[in-house]
Amino acid sequence: MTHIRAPRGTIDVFPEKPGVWQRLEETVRSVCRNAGYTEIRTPIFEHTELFQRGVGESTDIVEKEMYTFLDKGERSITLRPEGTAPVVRAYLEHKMWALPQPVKVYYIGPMFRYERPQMGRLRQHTQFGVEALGASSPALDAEVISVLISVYQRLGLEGFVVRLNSIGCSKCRPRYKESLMNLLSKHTDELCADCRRRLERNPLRVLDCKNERCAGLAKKLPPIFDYLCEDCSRHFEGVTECLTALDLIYELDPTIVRGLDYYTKTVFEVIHSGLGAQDALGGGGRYDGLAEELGGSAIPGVGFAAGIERAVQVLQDAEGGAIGQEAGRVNVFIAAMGDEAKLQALRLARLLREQGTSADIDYLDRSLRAQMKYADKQGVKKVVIIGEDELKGDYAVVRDMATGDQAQVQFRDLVQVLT
RNA sequence: GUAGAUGUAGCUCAAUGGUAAGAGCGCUGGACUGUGGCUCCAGAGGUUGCGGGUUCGAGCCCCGUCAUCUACCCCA
Repeated sequence: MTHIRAPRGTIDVFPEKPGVWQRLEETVRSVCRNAGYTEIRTPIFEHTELFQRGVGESTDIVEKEMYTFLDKGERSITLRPEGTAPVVRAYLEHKMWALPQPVKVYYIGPMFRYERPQMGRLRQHTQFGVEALGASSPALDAEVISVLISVYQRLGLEGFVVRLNSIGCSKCRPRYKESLMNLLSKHTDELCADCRRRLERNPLRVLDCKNERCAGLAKKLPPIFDYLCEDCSRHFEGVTECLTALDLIYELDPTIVRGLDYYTKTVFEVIHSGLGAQDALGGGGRYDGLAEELGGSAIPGVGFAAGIERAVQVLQDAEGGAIGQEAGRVNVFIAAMGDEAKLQALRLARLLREQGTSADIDYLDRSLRAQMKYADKQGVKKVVIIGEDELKGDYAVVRDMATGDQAQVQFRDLVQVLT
């Protein structure tokens, strides 16, 4: 019999790590709550069509990375590869336009993409994100960015960089694309094979190609700022104005274009050099056309998604893994010798737990010495010792593990002394 | 989908094609009959990822496969 292992590209998060995960999740919840975002939980699977229409038929995600299957009712179902389309679907489905606008929500949960695993890339990974729907103010774009930054700042994370760009809207982007195509088609022989393909489908992607010659060529291309329409241009200025007012530092980066079709106007990424080739901690932008694409009316929206595993990695690297330990699993260990004393220990443990003190006992019939050793390794603060003498005298010995001080305590006073 | 590297004990790693695959850490027990940390001793723990092949003989060489890591691609 061969062992069953976790599927490729998945991980177990166990003993050392949950502490970091919990801290991260609590920070996300707290920061979001303070900014007026409430939690939304959407299904982990959706109709495949949601992502085909929302994320875009020609994107890599939809084209080759989705976990799609037919359920027993012959419906095409897909494990969600991202969080924005489901949230917009929920907004439309529950007619949240009838609520006071904007509707601001956050989520934390697993996403699935069938990719080759590598550093910072899994087939199941966890994202936290926010979506703010129903307002097109540039101040909201800035708020979303500031929420993401606040999460990292509250965690004490350093060394991340915010990159910002605008990719225009359905009015002005086509003009830019067209001129890129015109300019680049004169140099097709200098482009890499991938970019030659991109030229037809989405010339914007040539801008963020890592190939040296392509990148060199991309530098000579006019920035999109020259092509933005009046509306997009003003919006972008508004965003930068707000970010400056918030004292947030960012870099303008015309090469960030994002790989999902729904983005309009503002796009941004937060990157960190400690992550390897997949250097984005998180990213997002505005998606004013998405609701319409999903059959709703024109509802503007802006949001981000960020990777929990990547943040955990950076945090652990920075803090040497020390934060991983959940300090002292329990406060009190009850060491007992003899059957009668073990029953007493069992009762006492339950009593302490009910009073809010964590407590544990031995389940391996170990010697007192071994029980002490175990208690020490668990990092408990106090050990209660119960043996025949104690039972006779109706007391227990309480030992302080840090100082080594011991005292006899009457059974009826035990709970009070230990809580 | 492509490329390179790597798979030996729970972990980190040894072992020229040649005996019965070892060490450190960790785990369990003992020295210390009812008291942790230090020290010493002992024990448990392996289908050398899996399947073929070459060879008198394979952990080591060859082929395949699976997995991990890294990179391309793309993204969180």
